Amino acid sequence: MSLPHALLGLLAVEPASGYALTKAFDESLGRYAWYAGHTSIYPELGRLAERGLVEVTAEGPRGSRTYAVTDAGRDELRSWLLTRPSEAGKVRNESVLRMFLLSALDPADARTVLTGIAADARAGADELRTIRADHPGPLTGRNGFGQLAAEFGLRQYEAVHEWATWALDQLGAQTPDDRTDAADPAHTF
Amino acid sequence: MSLPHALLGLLAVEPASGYALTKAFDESLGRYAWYAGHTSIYPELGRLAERGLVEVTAEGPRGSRTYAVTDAGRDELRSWLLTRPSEAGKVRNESVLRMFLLSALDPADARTVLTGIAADARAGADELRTIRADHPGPLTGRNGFGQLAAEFGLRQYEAVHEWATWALDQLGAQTPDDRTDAADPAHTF
DNA sequence: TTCTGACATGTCACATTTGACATGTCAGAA
DNA sequence: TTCTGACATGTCAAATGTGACATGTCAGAA
Repeated sequence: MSLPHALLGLLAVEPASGYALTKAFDESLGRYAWYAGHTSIYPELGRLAERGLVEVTAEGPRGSRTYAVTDAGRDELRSWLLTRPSEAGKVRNESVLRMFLLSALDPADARTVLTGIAADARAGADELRTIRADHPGPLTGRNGFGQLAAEFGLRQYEAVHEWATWALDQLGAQTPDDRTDAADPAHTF
Repeated sequence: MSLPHALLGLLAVEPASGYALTKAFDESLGRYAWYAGHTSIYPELGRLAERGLVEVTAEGPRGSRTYAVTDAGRDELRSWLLTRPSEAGKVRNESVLRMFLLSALDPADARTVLTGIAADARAGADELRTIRADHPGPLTGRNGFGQLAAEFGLRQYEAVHEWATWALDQLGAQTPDDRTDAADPAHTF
């Protein structure tokens, strides 16, 4: 279970409320790495506080509580990150599952789905390129997650696009949607 | 919950026993898309059989039962795959989580971990290139998952390697060994 | 002033997953 | 023959996660 370490990691960068953490999961972290809803986050913060890994450092308006990681929490996070796990962690990713299950469809259906995947990947990559251009910043600290996520996500989308293109090629198909804007430099992979 | 569809997808390609499905999850599917252990798979096969989406078509030695997808199951799978979900599915990937949490470490530690990630990614890519060279095959049918997984995984590893290289570059040219300024890790940000 | 939407935290029943435990078969090697 | 390891399936308690429901604050717009 990685949720406590995800929370520790976010709080190690900057103290935050449960609400702010929930937004971080929705935006950067949860999109590529580890999703969690507020109904898991709030109870887990309580458990981390009981274990002395985080503490409430401030209370604000609307009952908000700001949590910060303690020294013990920082030690726990650091040792978790520096210990390389022997086995690869379990993966759950519905999008990727859908991609793999294509081999169970007949080629016509597979082509339809692959075309959609390629288009989505291109759109996702374009979006992240825009975000990257608008938000430069340092790799560590409060911008770190966003930067790492954007750069990782961009390469991820590009890889998916290349993969989908390869798969379509294997199926002996053209990708009509995908070729219409091929001349636009902003859309060139 | 995607497990039933994952099973349907595997069985749509080729009838298999619970044991064989478990191995498929351990090998191709579970490495990149969706992990499940035998303790989820066997009960889920029972539920799918109750719903008439799969059926037992043969019984073999050691009590093994071969399941095959029914017409109803094939319909269910096809409509699931052809319906594009409005929201991106929830992602759980401990490896990626570890990458993102790097921004909570001081640069020296981050560099150590990133170097390991880059090395792992390179090794993974090399391994898959070897596998690909040794096992050519068609995209659909019983080899489909393996082919899709290998090609996807290869691009994934390459993307991770590029990303880790980019991140190391962002952290500066300094190597961990070169580092002489002993800043307190807890107060780096 | 009233309303809307973001802020902010929580509980609880239900579903799902995990890890430990359990059982037994069969082929091939020592 | 005995032993080992892969084959093959299962249960069950405990841990976790999900979605629905619940409550209330505060700022700014209409």
